Amino acid sequence: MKLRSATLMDVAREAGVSKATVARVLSASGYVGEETRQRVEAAVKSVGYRPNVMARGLRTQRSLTIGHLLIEITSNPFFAHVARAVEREALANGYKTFLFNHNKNSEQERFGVERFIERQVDAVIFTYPVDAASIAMLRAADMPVVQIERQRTSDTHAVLVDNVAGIEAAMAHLLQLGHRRIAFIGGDPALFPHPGVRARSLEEDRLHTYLDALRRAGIAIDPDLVRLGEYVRLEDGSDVEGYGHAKALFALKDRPTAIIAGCDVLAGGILRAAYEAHLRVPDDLSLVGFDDTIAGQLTPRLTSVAQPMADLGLTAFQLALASIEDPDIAPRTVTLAPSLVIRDSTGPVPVRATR
Amino acid sequence: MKLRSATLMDVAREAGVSKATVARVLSASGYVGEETRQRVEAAVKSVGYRPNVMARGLRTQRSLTIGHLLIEITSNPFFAHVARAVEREALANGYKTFLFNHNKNSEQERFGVERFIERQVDAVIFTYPVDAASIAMLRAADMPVVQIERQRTSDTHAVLVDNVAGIEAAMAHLLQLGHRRIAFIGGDPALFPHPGVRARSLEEDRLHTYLDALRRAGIAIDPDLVRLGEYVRLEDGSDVEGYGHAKALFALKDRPTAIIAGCDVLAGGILRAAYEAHLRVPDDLSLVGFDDTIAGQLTPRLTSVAQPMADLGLTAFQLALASIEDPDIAPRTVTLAPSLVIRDSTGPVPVRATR
DNA sequence: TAGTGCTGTGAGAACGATCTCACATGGTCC
DNA sequence: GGACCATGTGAGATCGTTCTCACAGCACTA
Repeated sequence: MKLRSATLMDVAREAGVSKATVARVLSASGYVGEETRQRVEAAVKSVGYRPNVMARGLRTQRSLTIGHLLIEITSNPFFAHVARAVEREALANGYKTFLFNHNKNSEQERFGVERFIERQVDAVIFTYPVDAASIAMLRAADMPVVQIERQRTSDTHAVLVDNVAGIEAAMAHLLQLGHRRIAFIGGDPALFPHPGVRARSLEEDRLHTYLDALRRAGIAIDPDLVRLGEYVRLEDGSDVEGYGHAKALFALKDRPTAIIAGCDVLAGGILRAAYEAHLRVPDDLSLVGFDDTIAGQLTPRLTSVAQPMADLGLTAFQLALASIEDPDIAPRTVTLAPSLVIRDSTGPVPVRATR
Repeated sequence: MKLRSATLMDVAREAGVSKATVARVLSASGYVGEETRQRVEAAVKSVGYRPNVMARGLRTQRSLTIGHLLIEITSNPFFAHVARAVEREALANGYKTFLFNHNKNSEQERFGVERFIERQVDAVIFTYPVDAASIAMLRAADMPVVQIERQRTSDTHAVLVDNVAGIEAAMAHLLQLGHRRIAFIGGDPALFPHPGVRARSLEEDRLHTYLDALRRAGIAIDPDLVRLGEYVRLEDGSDVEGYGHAKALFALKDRPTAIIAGCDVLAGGILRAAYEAHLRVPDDLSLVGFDDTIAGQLTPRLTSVAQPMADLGLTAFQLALASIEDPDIAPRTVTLAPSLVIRDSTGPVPVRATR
């Protein structure tokens, strides 16, 4: 026997007016006499009225909820931070977010999209999408879609990070410290779906920026120093991938003096490999992370390319909201700048470095 | 001009039957002729019908949503894992979860509870509550409440972890390795609200188990080795707290040979302090973490008391569901067992150890 | 005086489901 | 042959909002 909480009708009865008048007071629209307004406001307080969002949603066709589909919130603090930023901005605008983890699996993604449609979310944010079909499905239901860190398709918004600038800053930092044997551990573009788009992916941006920087510095490219992988690992964690790649790098007869890692979690695995190989960081090896999530918690604290996670989430929600309010708005791409945070894991190239 | 997606009525028209018949087919209840059933099923497919959860919820007074109120999902992977476990079990039962972060702030908690009530969630799970008033508010609205890791009040469920067993296992492990100067860094019971309950808190359980173990081993208790703090730090991260406590411990003239840390993140800070103090782990210092979240990602990989995070979430949801289905069910307390995972951060007491 | 506009209010129709009731059939039992 | 039950279907109320429309009073204008 669930107690029914107070409804609009209860307020109306209490105040001796009609539902319509109460609605007008609550939405602050239309004409309401001053004395009536006060009576209604008193009644709202006295019966403890709280609007029923489901009923409102049924009528207005707005759930005041947005869906956020991401890879897996437990796999990398990056996702948790972005999700939190979206949520924060959503709350500030009267919205709630529904999270869904797709684990890079297109069936799970599809399943999530269906849950979102059922629950009539007003827009969907992806960090990141797997399959163009799920975006198409949402667009067919006329839902605004915002992609974080993925190039947009013709009718979705996108919030990007300037990965070129990020890697350039990292490379400039290392080159300036005298490093020439710089390894790059990143994501394999082939393993990352960029649904429905032929533009350069973030993985390609990062890789090419690394290669260009070497070229400009007159350093020959050594394919042994370029390691590409999954990098958002679900079964065993990205650190395992970093560990494996680092082991291989340290086994080279001319091992790198510096490494740029695709994310901080991955860098954590590199630190473990360095420890086991008795390489001191930064004395024997410099290490730059990416994301700036756990960089400050590792030992030594990591120099890392900081992603503007808070802005990423905020902007994504703002774009979603703009499209909710005006569905015909033109698709937009917003690019945000990363910044290099220098800590204790990078230092001058060791003098005794080979070559 | 938002496209209306197909409704029950559309299906009924398409199949040439009434809404009631379609409803019967979909809910598989009541009598429906075989031929009619097939016509309806075909119509459902052909119009692409998807039930509208808001409309259903309005009628049934069930939102098929539960609220999960936690401290802050970005502050410790523990929260993300528990939230994920709740979500997984919820999904398996046709539910979705709404997350809310209260940041240990009772106003924010209250705000979250109000959002939950507005959206008519069917139950609320706390990891952890701050204020007894918000629980009372939910109970007044007849919502089932489940508390994770907090003693239950008279009309809520609780899922606990046997912290006594956890600390006992850690202590037994260290004592067996020959350690006698064992420090304890944990949460200060005074800083942790256990709303409306006078029973021993998890912080007290851990502390007293540590003290008892020492006593039983005939080791005098040294207050210098007991450090209590906030331990879920929001501004600067729990690792900072671990770092500070560890610095102080290392400055003692008779420093500990082993430390038990209240959580893995905190242990990360201890590792940094050890590194700076040129103490090798585990050669000079043994370290045991708690939670087993990032333990495997740190260097060296941490011995840690693993919390059954998946079970915690699963059980919490099951209790919530039981109360949703039968509101008059008796409140239950379920206690789950932790387990000690031994890795590379614990070793024999150093022979040159003082005293 | 009739028309026009502003202010203030209420009746009642949506929104899309669920669910109670009523009402057909046709067969079985006494 | 009437009572009873199992089967199959539809009409329409209901959940708690929002929102359109109608209308009443009053002041002002032409």
